[in-house]
Formats: sequence, structure tokens, C-alpha cells
Amino acid sequence: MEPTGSISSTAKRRRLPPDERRQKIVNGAVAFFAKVGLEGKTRDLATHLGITQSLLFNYFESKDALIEAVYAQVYIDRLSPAWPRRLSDRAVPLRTRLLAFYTDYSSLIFEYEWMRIFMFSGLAGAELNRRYLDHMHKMILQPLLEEIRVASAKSMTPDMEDLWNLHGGIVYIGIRQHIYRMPSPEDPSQAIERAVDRFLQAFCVQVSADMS
Amino acid sequence: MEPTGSISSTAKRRRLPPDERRQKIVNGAVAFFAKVGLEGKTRDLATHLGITQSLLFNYFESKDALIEAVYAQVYIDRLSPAWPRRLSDRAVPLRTRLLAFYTDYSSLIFEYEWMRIFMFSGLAGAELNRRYLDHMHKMILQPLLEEIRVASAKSMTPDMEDLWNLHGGIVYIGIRQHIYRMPSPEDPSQAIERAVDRFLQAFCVQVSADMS
DNA sequence: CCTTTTAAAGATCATATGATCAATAAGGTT
DNA sequence: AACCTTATTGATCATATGATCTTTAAAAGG
Repeated sequence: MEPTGSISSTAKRRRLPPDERRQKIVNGAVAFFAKVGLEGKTRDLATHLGITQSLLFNYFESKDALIEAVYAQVYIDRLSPAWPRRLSDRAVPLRTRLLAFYTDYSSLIFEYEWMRIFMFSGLAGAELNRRYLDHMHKMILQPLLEEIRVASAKSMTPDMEDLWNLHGGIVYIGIRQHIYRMPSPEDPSQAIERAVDRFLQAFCVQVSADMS
Repeated sequence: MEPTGSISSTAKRRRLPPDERRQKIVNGAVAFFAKVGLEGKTRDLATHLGITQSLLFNYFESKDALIEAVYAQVYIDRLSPAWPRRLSDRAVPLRTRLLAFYTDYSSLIFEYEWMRIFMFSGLAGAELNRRYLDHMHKMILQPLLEEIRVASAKSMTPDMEDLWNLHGGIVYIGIRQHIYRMPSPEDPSQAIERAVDRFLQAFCVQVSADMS
């Protein structure tokens, strides 16, 4: 009988530089936990990685420490620090800024690993999750609200709930795709564009909805 | 030392009719799994219920069977069979129908237990989840799309992605509240009303946005 | 009050799981 | 080729966990 945590017999033992091995483990853990959830078992992860279970604990103090590394890996660079400034650049038409942001942002978040790890960590009440959403609120949506108000030409002016509605409607595309695994558009850019235009139409004089 | 799965010493042993006990277990399991996730441990659940862990298996074949009962309990009556007909009742103004639906629907789904169990089961790939969303698509959004197209007075006509965007933007209120635990409006009806009005404004001659 | 039924508890099993540590061998250095 | 360092393995531990089974006692019937 094979002992617990041993490697599949045929595979040769490969020695890697610690940094490289650590990175391989984190990347594998991201994929693995995204698929099965944060309660995924270390032995299954090790099998996926083609290493022994005990090796994981050579690189991480505990499973929790590994999950923290997964969080760090996945949350990193997910919100570019350049956006608050770019969103407030009034030299560029508001519609262009909004579309640029959501085109860029959706390409970052409509991704299997991110969507699912974000949801798993949200359900688990992870601190990083709250900080991320807080950052989204203060650094993205708040400036955006101000910009739309300034550009607002109609009597009606948007509030923060309206902005969360715009945001949520767009994010929900990714939720349908990666959480619920529903059929969804391969290219979401058109849906995003239409959502943004409907939003602007409600508060601003429409810049240019279509060319037809 | 207390044996595994025994009850807290002070509590008297209470005998209940099987149906009643079973219902108490299911209700407790809904609350428990909503809070900690479907990987919650049977012993913790039993403690919450004030019963022994072994008693759970007197009423359910296995933990999976219990979770199926939780699904059934939570998914039941979540989509009223009357809505497809009501949404197509052209004697009522479209805006009124839409608002009635989302007011009613949001009061059903903006609920801690539902939101979280739905998300947990979605991440787990539960069959019931897919069937629910399929039903939402075919029985609610499809008729709705037809109604809006009929009422559409502008050149632009909505597609299914637009409707999912409306839907997602509204559902996202509940996600913010119960999954991410963010501050959110105690009464979402105003946000819903504004989202619906923005949507109709884009495709139909606006019926009545505000009275001011 | 005694008997009977069976809901519920208590004890226990087999396996799973995170974690530890000594033994091994891959790969670089001399 | 011999040697050394240390990445990786294999064995193992302590506890957790789903599940089973025997024992106990609450409540209904007479």
C-alpha cells in the first residue's frame, strides 16, 4: 500500500530552486482552490502539483498561510493605481473614460481564478475582500460619481447606489460566467458599452450612442 | 472527558414528534450552512441545534442528504409560478409590472440564508442552481424581453444581455449585503425603481419617472 | 403505576486531514 | 568521481469527521 502523501510512482524526483518551487505551488494552489474552494484538501493539491503533501509544509507554515499567499497572488495588481487619476481626466470625454475603465477592468476580473477566489474569500469574510471593495468604493466609484455629476446635464443626478448598480450589472456578467457557469457572451464589451450608455443617457446628454 | 457528539450537560432530553424534529434540523441546517458554508461540520450543527451529532443521522441518511434537504427548503417557492403570466399582462403598464416583479422578487432573495446558500451551491456546481437560473431565463427574462420589445418606442431594442444586466444590477444589491457584508440601503426599493426607470428610459417612452 | 414504544444520547469505528520529522537523493562544487 | 548541501520524499502523529450501533429514558396507552 502506498503511504499517505507519497508521489505517483513513475514520476522522477525533481529538484527546483526554492523560489521557483514556491511560485509553482502558489500558482497551482490558485487554480486548485478556485476550482474546489478553500476547503480543498492539501493532499489533492499536492497530487495536482505532482509533489508530496509534506512538501507544501516545507514552503508554508500552515494551510492558512498558503491560502494567504493565494489571496496575495490573486488580489495583486487587480486595481491599477492609475485609474483614480485617469477617471478624473476631464480632457477625455466621460463616456470614453468610463468605457476604458470597464473594458480594462472586465478583462482583469472576468477570469475564472479571480472570480471564484474572490467569491470564496468573500463568503469566508476575508479581510482582504473588504479592503478591496472599500478601495473600489473610495478610489473608483466615488471619483466616478463626482465626474458624472459634473457632466450631468439633466435635472436628475446620480447617487452612489446608482453607481453600484452600474458596477454590479457589469460584474454580474463575470458571476454568471464563472460562478454559475451559465452560457455568456464570449466578448462582453458590447454588453458593457450598452450598459454604460444607458447609464449616461439617464444623467447626461448622450455623447454618442451609436453611428447608425 | 465528554464523549464526542454528546449534548451539553444541563439541557434536558426533549422528545419531539419526528416531523417536528426533522423540520427543526432542516431549519437549523439552513441557518448554519448559510453562515459557515456547506463544508460546515455536523458536530457544530448539532451543537447549534442543542442535539447530539448522531441524531442527525437518525433523520438523514448522510450529510449529503441533509444538504439536499437544505437546498429543497431554500429553493422552494422562490420563483412564484404566477409571475410569467403577470409579467405578460398588458392591461397593466409595463413599468408597473416590472416594479411589482422586482419589488416582490427582491423581498424574497435579499435574505441572508437564501443569498448565501444560493452562492455556496452555485460555487459547488449544484444541479438545482442551474435549473433555477434556467427557469429565471426562460420563464421570467424571456417573457420580459418580449414585453419590453413590444412596448419599445425607440429605434433601439433590448437583447437578452441587456436584461441580464438589469437583473444583475438589482441582484448585486443582495450580493453586496449578504455575501460581501458591505453597508447597503436598508430599503432597496428606491434603487430598484431607479434602475428600472433607467432601463425603460433607454428603450421605451418613459411612462412616469418622478412626480417632482 | 406499570408497560411499551421509540426518540435521543453515548460510545465507538474507519477514515480523512493538517502537520511533523527523519531518511533519501538530486544536482552543484571541487 | 567523491562530497556536500538541501529539496523532496516516506512514514507517522494527533485530531477531526462522517457514520454506525447499542443503550437510555421520555412520553403515550392501558
